[in-house]
Amino acid sequence: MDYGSLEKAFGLSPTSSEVFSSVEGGNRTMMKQHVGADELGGNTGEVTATLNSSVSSSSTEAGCEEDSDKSKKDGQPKGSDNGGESSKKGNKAKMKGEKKQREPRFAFVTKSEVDQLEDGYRWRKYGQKAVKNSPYPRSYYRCTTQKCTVKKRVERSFQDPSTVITTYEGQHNHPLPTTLRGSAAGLFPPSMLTPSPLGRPSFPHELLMQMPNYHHQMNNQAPAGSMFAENFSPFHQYVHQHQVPDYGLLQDMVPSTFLKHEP
DNA sequence: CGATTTTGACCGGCGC
DNA sequence: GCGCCGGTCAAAATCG
Repeated sequence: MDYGSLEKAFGLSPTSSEVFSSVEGGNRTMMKQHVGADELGGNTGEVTATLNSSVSSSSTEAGCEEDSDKSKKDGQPKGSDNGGESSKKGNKAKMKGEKKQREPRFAFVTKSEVDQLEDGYRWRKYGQKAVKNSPYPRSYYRCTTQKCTVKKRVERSFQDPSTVITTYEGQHNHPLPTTLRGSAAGLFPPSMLTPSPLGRPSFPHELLMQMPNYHHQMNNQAPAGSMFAENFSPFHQYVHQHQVPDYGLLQDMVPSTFLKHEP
């Protein structure tokens, strides 16, 4: 896996820098915007995009209790295997001067009953872990397209089981799978069917494409002033370069102004 | 039968 | 240094 290319494609790319230029790396900024799904008739509901840049918090709190199902955990002593182990993984030699890859991540809070959001891309699940402060597990997916290292994790909010938090990491550098063009991709405007040849990442678009509910939004009409309009300026604030803090926190940080739309 | 999911183990970072 | 924890691997199981 060459994450290096990803890093270049993202955090280091001039274009993306532009996109992220408004992201400060000191304090956490996060915004959230709701889409009136009601008018869309979408039962899936609304999509909320959240983002913050660099967070320093560590404890989640929220008064949640642990579930009791973390019985497994990884501390499991493997025991008797057949003899030939030790060859599993273990070689990850790759960091030269840099530390690990810190790609930008995009966290979205989506109201949906299904975890697997149809975003036009094909994903392969490569892991699942129990979340610390949530009874719901977090699933890890990777884009199945070769040479595409985009990953995403999906987890359900333990406070709102109807809410799914999806975090995308990286950006697709290939068009949507033709197999899905007929179905999911058909919902996109033609101009959006071609993400970006490469080197010209348009995050906002890409991100929008990831959200199934956005499709409707885009199909109908983008409310002026919203992040769906021509200018994605607000998007800058949805992007953060470092890491997503606790998701619970994310929701907590949402200014009430953005939430008042809730019934 | 190939592609994908499931699931336990392993790894590396971080806090204590 | 140890244990917790998030993330990933990979073999086995399952699906289409």
